Amino acid sequence: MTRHLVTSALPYANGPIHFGHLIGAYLPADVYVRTLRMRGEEALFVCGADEHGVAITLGAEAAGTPPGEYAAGWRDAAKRTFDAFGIAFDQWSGTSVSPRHTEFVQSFFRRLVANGYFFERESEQLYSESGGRFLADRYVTGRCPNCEFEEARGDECPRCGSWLDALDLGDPRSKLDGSTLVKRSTKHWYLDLPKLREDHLAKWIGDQPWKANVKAFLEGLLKDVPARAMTRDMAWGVPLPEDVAPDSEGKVLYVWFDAPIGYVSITAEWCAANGDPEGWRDWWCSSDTQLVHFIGKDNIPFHCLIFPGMLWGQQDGYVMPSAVPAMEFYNLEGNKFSTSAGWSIDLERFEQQFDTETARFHMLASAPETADSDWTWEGFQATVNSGLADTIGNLATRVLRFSDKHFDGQLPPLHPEHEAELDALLIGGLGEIGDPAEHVLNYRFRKATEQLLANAAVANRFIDQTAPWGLRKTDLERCASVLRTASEWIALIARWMVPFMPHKAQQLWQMVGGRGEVAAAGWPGVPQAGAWRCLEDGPLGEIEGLFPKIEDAVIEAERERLKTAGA
RNA sequence: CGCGGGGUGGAGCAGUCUGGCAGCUCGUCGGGCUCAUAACCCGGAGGUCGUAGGUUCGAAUCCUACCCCCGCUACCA
Repeated sequence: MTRHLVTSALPYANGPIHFGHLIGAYLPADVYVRTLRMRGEEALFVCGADEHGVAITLGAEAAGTPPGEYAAGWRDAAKRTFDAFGIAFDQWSGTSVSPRHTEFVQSFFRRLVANGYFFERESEQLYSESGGRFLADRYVTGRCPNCEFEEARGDECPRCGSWLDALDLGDPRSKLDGSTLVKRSTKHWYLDLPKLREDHLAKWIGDQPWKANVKAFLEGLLKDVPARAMTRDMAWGVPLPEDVAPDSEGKVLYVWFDAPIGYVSITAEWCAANGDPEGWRDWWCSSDTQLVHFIGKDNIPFHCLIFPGMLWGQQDGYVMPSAVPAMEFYNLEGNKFSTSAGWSIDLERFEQQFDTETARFHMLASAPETADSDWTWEGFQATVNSGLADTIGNLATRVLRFSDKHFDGQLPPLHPEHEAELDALLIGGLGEIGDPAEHVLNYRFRKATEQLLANAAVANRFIDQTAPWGLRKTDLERCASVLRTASEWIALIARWMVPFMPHKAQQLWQMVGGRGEVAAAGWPGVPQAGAWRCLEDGPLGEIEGLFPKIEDAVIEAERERLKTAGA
């Protein structure tokens, strides 16, 4: 029996979460997991903050707090945002606090060493005596050896465009404090990617059913992939295990090595919390597992090349990812999200003023699936007003208020002689009805939202054609059958809505008189005539506008705010 | 010759891999309905698919050249 292990890219604990992150790796995963569960499949959804690395250390220093506390602050902030947007991880943690993380990371390292996929090498690197540490290329500046430009970066010269090695820079200086850097020799452990490529990765990537451009990109990368140093000289991180790496005092594993292993340690954390400390193996080392990593496109090399290499190199039965859905970038009104430049949306304010579930729906409807796309305030307004309020919200009120008024607040009864005819009209006679889940499972979230709305639009046509307001005066029984049928369809819509807008779905379910949790009603798929109704007779719930419209003035104010802040 | 993504009715996009009447949502115009969140339903207008050339019976789709826009530097997928 297939089990689904779903991960979202671990957000780096060095800043706030914005819409770009949400639609990039978290919302799609959440919708995917909720869809699987509605269909009765087993799924586990894990995530946590990525908390090691130089940037965290520097951020912590600037903030004057220990790195652990600094990371915890961002970890909690991220979790608040995820909670507000209904991203329901089964387990949320962080790489500096997950109980067995160090153990797992060291174990991965050990096995890779034992299997011959790591080698040691001494090399010179730039050392900051004032800071007491080696500096990564991005923190180094100096004179370009080609064009003499004084402000060349550690990896590239912005003036002449040539690619550089930081060690070739003249007068290398620290970007952090401007001090002069010296060359110092240090030993590092390199992950032997060329060997992994020969032994398995080249063939594996060739066999994947990924998009052509992704494969072309990876094959290009793989062609001359170098061995990569997976260790760093610093104190914050997972230390190398002394038993296989003697003399590694003061060295930790590179954050990019330790982060993806967080998926494993966080899985173990969940298993332990559920009374089965060794249960992680059933998830990670079983051929029944479908491992899916949701990520942003910038993460492709790590999730499609390096981490699979690490997994396979364990030679311990680990599964390989079966899919790596990668979103492109999501911008804000045409420009990158930028907190420092004020080009952003304050999420706390957003949560107070708007509905986070309609925001989920809009992000999914405009998701950067095939190309970069944008959050635009006008687009959000159109989705809410024209898509959700007019199509679904209004459908509910027009049907339910009618029943409420003329059938005493009860769900009107279906008269059996009308069933076949009404089903024939509703299902297939008024437009294509599709299963949104089919698109979700193919990672086509835009299509899924379109299909949901299209399924709802069918009911509006149904009401129009059957005109219950006329039947009320001429044929009350048929009028009841029509309203009951439309109500049943609304219940169906509520069930289809669950993965996208769980609370709104529950609200709609209760409005139409559904009992208990809508999620428990299961996934309806495509309804079949005569076998799709699910409501019991009884009273309707309280009828209210499910999706309040967003006024032009509100949208204008948001755009104005953005303009002012961004200026 | 740095790399990558993109240019399809007013707006936003799908379609390009695998050539075959140019499609969707919004907006707009006209009609219908009156149950409903001034909502719903039906119909219409609007595109030389960035430009030029080529292959082909046939090109948005394949080939060649060129033009334009956006990322690749920053707390930032």
